[in-house]
Amino acid sequence: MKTRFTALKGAPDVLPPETNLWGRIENAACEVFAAYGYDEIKTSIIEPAELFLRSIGASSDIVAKEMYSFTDKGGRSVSLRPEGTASVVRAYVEHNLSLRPAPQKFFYRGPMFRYERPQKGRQRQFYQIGAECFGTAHPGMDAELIVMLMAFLERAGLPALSLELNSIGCRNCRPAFKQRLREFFAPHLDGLCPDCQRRHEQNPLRILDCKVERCIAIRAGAPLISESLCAECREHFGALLGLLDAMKTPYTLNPHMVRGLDYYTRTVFEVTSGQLGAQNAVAAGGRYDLLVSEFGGPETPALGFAAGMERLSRLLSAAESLSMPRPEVFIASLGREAAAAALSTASALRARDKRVEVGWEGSLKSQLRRADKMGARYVVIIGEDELRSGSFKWKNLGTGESGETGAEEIFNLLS
RNA sequence: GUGGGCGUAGCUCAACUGGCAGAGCACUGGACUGUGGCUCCAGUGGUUGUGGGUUCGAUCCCCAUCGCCCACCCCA
Repeated sequence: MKTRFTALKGAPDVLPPETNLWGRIENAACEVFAAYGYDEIKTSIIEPAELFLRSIGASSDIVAKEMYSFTDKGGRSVSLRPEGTASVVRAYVEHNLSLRPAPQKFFYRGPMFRYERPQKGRQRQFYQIGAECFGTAHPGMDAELIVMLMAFLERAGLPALSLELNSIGCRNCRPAFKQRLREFFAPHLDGLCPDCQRRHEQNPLRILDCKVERCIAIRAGAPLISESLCAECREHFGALLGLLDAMKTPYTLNPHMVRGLDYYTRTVFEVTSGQLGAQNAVAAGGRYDLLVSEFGGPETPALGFAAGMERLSRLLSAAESLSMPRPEVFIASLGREAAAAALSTASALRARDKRVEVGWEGSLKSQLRRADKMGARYVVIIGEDELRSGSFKWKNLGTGESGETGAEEIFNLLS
């Protein structure tokens, strides 16, 4: 009995030509990141479950209900990574990278896993490309990271996305703000949605983020974090805004943005597009000054972001229609004798990075038809006549122009 | 996890009130012995997502299940 397998729910294959688009996006990222001094770090996609629990936060939705966790054969509780930052921080601490000159800057790319119900722009296995920077608390680094992100998006072909910013304070000022929020919402508890009633205890900041209408109405008069920041946080955020202004990087302040991961401090930001449906975030990140020490490293301020490959790809493929790369030359070979000549001719062209296809079988007509369907620029015909004379017939499929060429001069076609 | 929509050929979709599963595109070949596109012809392709039920008979009605899509939630 034949069994037909299909990919797991929420783990779709990515096929050409879309994979070529992904390659372009990644190349844009690598180029831009390199100019900013970021080098690639590759970490395992499987980690101790505890790592994510301690960084993202046990009460976060990601950890509470979306992790792919299991016990391995050694009895260890492990998880597929739901995001990239925790692993990079782990590696930074594990390899004592704080002993290298600061700042240390890394980027990463690869699959992440969250057990969610798939929808437009949201999969269970999804790919992120992200960057992390360790070792400076200066707002200049916040600005640099954001400017780098925008430069990457622009080089990838995605200008004009909107950038939203906020500061959510630090361990000095946030607890007091949380308390003020609790006090503000306490009299309105009954009016809040069930989720927000739960958030009121666990993380009242998230009420600010809620999209339920009556919660939005209730929070209208809620205290703003921007008015509760300590002097240091206020100064940090102000300096960042000044730098972005100086760079003419447009942004919108969003005092209600809080982010879903517990480890953020001070700066948080999000890049969104209106064309993505409900899942509109293209990239997001922020500062996490406490996480390195939380993981047993020295107190090390740090920050980073991650961008979603599927969402970037979706935006780009909406803007341009994708097509398969076209061969420059299609070599039609006729008969057994021609195969060797076809292969060596193709190899010579390929050695010069020309994309070449060999039509190994079928009538000349069917090979020409295939060449045409692939969009080949030239067809070169190698059959008995050509083998005898040592001169290959060629044809330009766009113009219809044709001629003959010796095997050695074939490169002249492609100038 | 919750709600709604949808599952028929590789793709887009037909099939009357329950009565022989079809078309276009794509693919392969031919018309045209070794010259593509256009045209014409032919061929390949299906356990109608799966399993049950009702019925003389189910793509159609019922139940279950799986999958996809969209939204909630959450987030990249």
